Amino acid sequence: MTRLPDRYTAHLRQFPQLMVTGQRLSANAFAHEDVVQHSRDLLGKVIVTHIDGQRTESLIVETEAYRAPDDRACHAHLNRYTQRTKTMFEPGGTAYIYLCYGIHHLFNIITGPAGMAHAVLIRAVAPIAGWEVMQSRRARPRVDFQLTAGPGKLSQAIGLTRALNGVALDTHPDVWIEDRSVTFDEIAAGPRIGIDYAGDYWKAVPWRFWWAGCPWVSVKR
DNA sequence: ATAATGATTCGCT
DNA sequence: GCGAATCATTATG
Repeated sequence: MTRLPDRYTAHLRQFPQLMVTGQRLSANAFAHEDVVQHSRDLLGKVIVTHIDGQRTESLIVETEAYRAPDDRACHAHLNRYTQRTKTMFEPGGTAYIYLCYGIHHLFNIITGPAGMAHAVLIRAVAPIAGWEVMQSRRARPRVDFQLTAGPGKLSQAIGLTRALNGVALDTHPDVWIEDRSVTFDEIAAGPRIGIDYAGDYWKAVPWRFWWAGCPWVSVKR
């Protein structure tokens, strides 16, 4: 097992506890009513996957909140219930994974009580373990900060596809979220990305959150 | 049954 | 900065 070059792990050095197994989040950890707060709270949590016999661990560094039923950018706007969005009405802790542009799998965590279709989109992670697997799945020529900086990129890197849409993150054997007691000094906020269709108001709401200064986030500034 | 489109990414100019 | 890739989902007839 080779190590990532130092410049790609420098930001994690302040969190030695990341190298120790943490506490898996249980169902009640996803039950808060406020999805915007939840979106901030998920920063610093760790995604663990066991896909095709390969383990990955990655630190959540960027998220976006999508709130039902009023948010026009949310797939479940006005509680729209379809074959795709029905996953969003499952209890908090459910994985909502859908195909975007026919190419990219986007990973969301459903939050709140069953019937409340709130989602937190995971937009960027920093690799902790298994970066060789991520590199291989991404088929990128060289390691750089683009490896997992983007919702489609990270899902591909850690092996998440629609095959896992609807699974419960608190009980599933192959994918879960851990708390390793990481909190960030400074969290930045700004408008969400790629939702021009949602109208001026919802386009401007600052519901995208990221670890300020982190080199692994998807969009600059 | 048909048509439009997207919570993106990549490569090229 | 621009446009193509690529297909499940959704609305509409």
